[in-house]
Amino acid sequence: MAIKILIVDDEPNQLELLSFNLSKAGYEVIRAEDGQSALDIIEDSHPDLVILDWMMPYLSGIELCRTLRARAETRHLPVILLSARGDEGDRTLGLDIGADDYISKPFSPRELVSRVNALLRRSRPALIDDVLEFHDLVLNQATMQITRAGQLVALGPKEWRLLAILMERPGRVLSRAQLLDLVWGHNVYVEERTVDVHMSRLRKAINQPSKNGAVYSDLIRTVRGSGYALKAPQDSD
Amino acid sequence: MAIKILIVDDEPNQLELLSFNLSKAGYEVIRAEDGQSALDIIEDSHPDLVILDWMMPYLSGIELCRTLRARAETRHLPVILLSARGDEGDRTLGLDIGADDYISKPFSPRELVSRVNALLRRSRPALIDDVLEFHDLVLNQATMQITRAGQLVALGPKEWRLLAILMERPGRVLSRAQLLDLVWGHNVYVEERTVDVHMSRLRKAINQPSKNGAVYSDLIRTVRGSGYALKAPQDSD
DNA sequence: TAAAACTGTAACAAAACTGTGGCAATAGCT
DNA sequence: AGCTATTGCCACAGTTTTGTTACAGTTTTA
Repeated sequence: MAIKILIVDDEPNQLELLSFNLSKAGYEVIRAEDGQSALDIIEDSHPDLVILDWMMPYLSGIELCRTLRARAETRHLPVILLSARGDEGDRTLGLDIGADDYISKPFSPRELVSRVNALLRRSRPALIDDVLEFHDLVLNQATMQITRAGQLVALGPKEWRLLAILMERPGRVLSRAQLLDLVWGHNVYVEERTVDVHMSRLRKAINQPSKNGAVYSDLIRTVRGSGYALKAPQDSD
Repeated sequence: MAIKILIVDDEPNQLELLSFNLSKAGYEVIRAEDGQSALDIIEDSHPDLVILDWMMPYLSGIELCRTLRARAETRHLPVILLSARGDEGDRTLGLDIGADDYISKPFSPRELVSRVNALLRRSRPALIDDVLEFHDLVLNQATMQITRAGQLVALGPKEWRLLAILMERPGRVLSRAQLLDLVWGHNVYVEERTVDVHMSRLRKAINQPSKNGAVYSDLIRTVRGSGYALKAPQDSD
């Protein structure tokens, strides 16, 4: 699945320029010409990153950014602000408002792509990196293999995704509803309890990788009343 | 616990300037004058973020950055590169190598601090976002964990919400009716006295976090005839 | 000073929540 | 088609959490 980037800019030329460069870098580009339609698009297309022009009619980049940060579902959506001037006041304002990065026009295509890559690597490592690591767990997306302490672990597709999603956000608690959304997809109806069942299967799989009698600690934390998470390093049992 | 930032620069003036500004912004600053000692320091001080000068004798910023990225323990350590020139080639090279951000000299103190904040926000959301603090209590909404003086505290869902709501309004007195509304929801009927019981459970949980025999002071204030609040900092018992 | 009003908390039963074996339906592969 | 792995759901058991009540200790009021 290609990485989706939403570009929001009211100026067609600019939109075209950005779009061209990002497509060339292998990203799937979605466009919006104003803040309001950007919100709609975000809601149903779930882009992985948003590039926002600072100045826009109706809903400015800043306001849109604020709006995104205020909503729980988009609070962690990576945002890059674009500005005409390299004005330093603007820049710090943008970052302080919650944008993750800031690029001033004119920008070089290479810088654009580099910044997008850097931001994605940090916020959604699974999208850029081939391997995710957590404790002695290594998930390799290129070879689709998972090892625990070097031992290969076999997982079904759903458990794989479940684990990948948890490893992308180590320690963060995800509700059953969020997991359903992330693992199963937005418009699929399955019981929330089904998440429990898969979590149980996942646990069984990664906690006794086989062969040597070694027993592994449970890396998954159940948060009663809320959901599941990976155990943060300092967690005991 | 303060956020630790390691600054690596071979030029004393520069080091001083950075150090001054970051300290003023409330960060704990550690310094290193060359790449090699930076590695040692990282190993035993575990800084939360590193600011690297591009040009340095022995082990350059780039090489150090590469080294950090190659090691599993430091792979995700946030790194900001500092460069004398605003050369765009440098910039993209830096980002592609795995630095998370790039600042060119001369920089303004505000920009420096904004970028540090932004990077911390996106790399360790727990440190900036989603965290409520009060005295030595830290409530992390992302991982749903609470610590008192660093010790993990276990709470049931109701106690969790109760504490979160109090911590959102430190010192403010909330009536039982208000608490019922905020914690239980608008149209639920439970006895007001039930709040007392949960408050008692909450107190028990956070006032003796266990393990070491340390006894903690009661952070909750009962306001006779009115309700409950967190103790304002200067409150005695 | 006694009565009334409040609050703290142990105890307990009910309710809510989670873990998991088992099963039938599906999907995937040969 | 035949066979196996995966999936989703249910049901039951084991835990944890929750809401009340009762009673004891304090503070305020009359």
